[in-house]
Amino acid sequence: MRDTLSRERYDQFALEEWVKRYWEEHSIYRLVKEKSLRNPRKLYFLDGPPYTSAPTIHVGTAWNKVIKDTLLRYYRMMGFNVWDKPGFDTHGLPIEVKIEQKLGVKNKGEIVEKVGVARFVEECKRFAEENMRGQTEKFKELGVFMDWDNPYVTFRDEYIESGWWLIKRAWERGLLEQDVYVVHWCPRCQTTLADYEVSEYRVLEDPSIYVKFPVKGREGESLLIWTTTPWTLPANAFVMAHPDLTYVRVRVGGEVLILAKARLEAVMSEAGVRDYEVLEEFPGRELEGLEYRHPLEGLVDAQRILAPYHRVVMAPEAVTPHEGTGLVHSAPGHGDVDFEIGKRLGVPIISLVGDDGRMLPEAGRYAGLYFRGEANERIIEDLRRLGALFHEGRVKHRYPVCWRCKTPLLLRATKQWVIRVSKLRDELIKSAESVEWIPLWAKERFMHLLRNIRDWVISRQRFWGVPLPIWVCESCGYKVVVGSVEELEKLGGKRPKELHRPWVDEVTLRCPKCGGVMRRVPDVADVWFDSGISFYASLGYPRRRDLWERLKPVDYIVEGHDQIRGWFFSLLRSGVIGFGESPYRRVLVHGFALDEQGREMHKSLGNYIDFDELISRIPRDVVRLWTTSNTVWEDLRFSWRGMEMMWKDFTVIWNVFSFASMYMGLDGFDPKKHSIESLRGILRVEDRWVISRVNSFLREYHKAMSGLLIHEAARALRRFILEDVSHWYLRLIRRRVWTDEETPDKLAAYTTLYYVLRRWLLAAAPFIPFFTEYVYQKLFREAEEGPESVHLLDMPEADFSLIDESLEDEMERVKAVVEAARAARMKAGLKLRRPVSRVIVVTEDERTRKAVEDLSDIVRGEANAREVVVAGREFLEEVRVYKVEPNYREIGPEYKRDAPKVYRLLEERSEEVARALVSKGFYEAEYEGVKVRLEPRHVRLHAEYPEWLSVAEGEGFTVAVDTRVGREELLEGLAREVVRRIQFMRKEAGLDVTDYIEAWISGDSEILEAVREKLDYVSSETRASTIRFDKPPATAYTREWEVDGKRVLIGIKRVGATRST
RNA sequence: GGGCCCGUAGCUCAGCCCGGUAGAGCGCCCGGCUGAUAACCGGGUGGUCGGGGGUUCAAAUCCCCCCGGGCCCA
Repeated sequence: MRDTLSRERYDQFALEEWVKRYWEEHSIYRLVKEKSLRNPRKLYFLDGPPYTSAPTIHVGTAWNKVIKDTLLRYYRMMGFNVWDKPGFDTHGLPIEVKIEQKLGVKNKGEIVEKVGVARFVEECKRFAEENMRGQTEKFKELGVFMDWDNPYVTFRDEYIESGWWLIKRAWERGLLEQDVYVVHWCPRCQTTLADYEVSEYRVLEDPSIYVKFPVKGREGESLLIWTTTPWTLPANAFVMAHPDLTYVRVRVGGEVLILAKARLEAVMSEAGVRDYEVLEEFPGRELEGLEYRHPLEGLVDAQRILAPYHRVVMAPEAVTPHEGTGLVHSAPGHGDVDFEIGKRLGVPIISLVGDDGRMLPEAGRYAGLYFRGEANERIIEDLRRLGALFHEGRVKHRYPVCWRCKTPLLLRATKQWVIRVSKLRDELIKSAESVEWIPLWAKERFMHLLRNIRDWVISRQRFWGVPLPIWVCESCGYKVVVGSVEELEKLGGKRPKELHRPWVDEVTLRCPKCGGVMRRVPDVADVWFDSGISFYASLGYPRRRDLWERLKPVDYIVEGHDQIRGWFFSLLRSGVIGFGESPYRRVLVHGFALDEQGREMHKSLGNYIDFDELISRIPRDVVRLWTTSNTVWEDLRFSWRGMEMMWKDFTVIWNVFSFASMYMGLDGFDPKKHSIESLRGILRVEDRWVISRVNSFLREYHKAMSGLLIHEAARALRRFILEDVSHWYLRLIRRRVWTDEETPDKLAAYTTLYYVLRRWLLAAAPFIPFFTEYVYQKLFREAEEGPESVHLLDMPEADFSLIDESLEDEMERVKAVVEAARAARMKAGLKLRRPVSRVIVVTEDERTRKAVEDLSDIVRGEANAREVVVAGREFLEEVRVYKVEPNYREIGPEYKRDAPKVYRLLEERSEEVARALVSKGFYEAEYEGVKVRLEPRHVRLHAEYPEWLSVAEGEGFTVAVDTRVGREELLEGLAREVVRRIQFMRKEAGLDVTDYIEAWISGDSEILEAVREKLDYVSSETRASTIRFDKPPATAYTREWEVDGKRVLIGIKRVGATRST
């Protein structure tokens, strides 16, 4: 091997640029893809398509794709034929709105009249396409290896056609119907809004009125209802009550009111009524069926139809004891719960508000009035006049407004196309049961949604979406749902320029029933429809069936927890409608990317992290490893500092490879000639240990990855390379690789290191593809004549036969012992450079004893001790001395003026007292005429060790360091001091590690003696071919030093290198 | 208003499922090392485990309520 890394200044940014260019120039993605295609085992991954409303991506989207990419890379290296087609979600109202803004139009009418639908749709498409390109660039920046040349795009004709197929399936299964539905409506934009679009609320002031509905057949008795939407009163059909709440009949003045007991006090106080009398308490269920008369009956035409339904019904889901009167006025045409219940009861669903927010003619006296304001005022006025108003107030509350024009919305019954998924409830639940969720709680959340599933309103009165393939006969009303373009042509339609509006609207069919003209309904599909069909539509099904048949089901999907209600749900819904089963097998749910304060990241909040800024400040691999280290299902708190710290880790990881590069390069190590098998006999214990560790690391890594727990794998990667390799193994082998000779021992270290680093590098490749590629190219590829990219290699499996659990356990124990030994040295002020004669490990634990004995070389080396011995507890008992200190709070009050004598006693007989307290539990004596009896409470007892012993505690053991310095230790220490200084000078003089030197040394005699005595050691450490005990010549690089107060003059001079480079 | 998730050292988080002396990394302070050195090693500092109640011999961990943040719904 050649040293390709150690002379290079590590620059992760430059490295990534280099790799990016390398990938492009050598078409690495294509090679990776081709290799994957040859693999026998399929893996169908389905990309959740990001919405193309912007040309850049959110940090959360970046995290999402990094998780996906990491898993895809892993599975490719594991030998799967991986399906990695990315997708883009391109239809829908958010894009329409952007285009409206761009074109300066305000509503649907203007789109049709001023712009024209054709141009509008073209603009939407161009916009989506541009954003798609922009987002693709960002994903590529992150190193995401997906099939970017062949994404699936929801606006393409083939995709739309696949969508038609499902709508036809729903029709064939009797699930697709047109029905009256209550939807959110913007009266200014004159369109329905999807549930997910109802996201903006304003605090608005509204009337808060209490209205009396007279009970039929009970003179002077009324139900008391409360509402903040008087405009819905003309459409009132019934009143809802809670069967388990307690209600009361109350006398107020000359009349009787019925309301919930829990609300009585609040309502009366709001109305300013002090005198009232509770006549009776009874459960709400007794109200069931009670009929009433609507106060506006005579004024509203529609009430003629509704009057027969005026009675109290039980609706626990709609009634709360925290608000109102416990009796809720219900207008099924203007409320969703009202609607559901109304339908159940067979009540006609009547909405009295038109597209423009004005009351319809059927609202009689109120016809033409705007629902909020005008209508409200007139209705309140009439109620007051009719004596039906119990109290009138105002209320400020959150009210939904249109997210585009901020106009208050209303709920309104309209005719919509729905898919009756509620009929599929049991089938959905059953299909979802078999899906594996990570984490598990997401499944519970999902099942909860399924149990409460409601029908799906798919129609939208918009332009940019999948047109509903429903044609209706103008003459006889016969309906045809078209499943494909081919079918369209068979029915006499002409293939339109494209399947979007307005072109598809021009296609007319001949009615097979009456021969009349059939026209398409003008609606498009809810945008959730699009992504929900991606599992088969992205494969071209049903025009081509083989792909889906071969790949199904989707092996796993990965999205944020907002998609539990979103994409995960819409996929399942489409899967069950179309195929009767869940389209996916496993779901990995990740968290949300939040800002540094844990708040949502939003442009409007000013805490939005721009993707380009992120990538320019933090290298991609760092972003990747940092994000993937976050517990995947938990929210990710963005942190510049966190990433900078992760970045520092990269420096250390680089240093590890740089270290390997330097020494293996120096010695021209050839990994092809050696293997850990061939060197089995000469591996040292630390080699066997790190080989075991890399394999147990891999076992952990694979377990995590196969369970999609990528954060566990990411953390294990970091821990292993930093803690086991960098902090420990490299320390242990340093001396072994410094030597010049081609020793088998050095070879064993290189072979081991190569084996370990290579395994780690491959495991890290899915996470940090740039770094690993670079290191592979520079350090590994040539040496092992490997393929064009690290990403073309196979992922190593854990080799269980090389895992030695007990050795790993012993090493852990030894690490702790070494740590304690160092702490003990520190306490004694002993530099690590100074050798000590003896380290005594005191333990009763058999495994610790065995560990220290088995690995005594390591303990000796790391603690810098000439000898390491294990001893039992008795060792400490022998040398330990107990001392006591007076506890003044106890002795003072007890002995009062004699107390000072006791203190003196304790000082003089400290050990004697301590021994007595330890053995007998008390001490008795007469001292200076005072009878003293001491118990443990009187003193603080502590152990002391002789000065020559420094002690530190570990878990289950104690380490004692013999700090007495003998002649041998002294000389060795001095020799080391000299070595250190010569090394320092070598560096100052700019010498290469391989250079040999001549050295001169003169000065203090003790130092000279030490060097003389340890001549071999000093000369080999410093690569000095000769050492002269003389003043250095003028040509030498010379410096004067002080070592422990002794002066020496050292000179060095380069004589040449021998080790190959 | 409902469902689910999160709240542990100055920071980022592990530990919680399955109760038994509160942990890691980073930071900060002190010391060491100097042939990976924009590294490395040792010591120290630092916690009402969001708050309150309950179960238990024992609660960060199990149960209930509340507070703060997040997602989804109403």
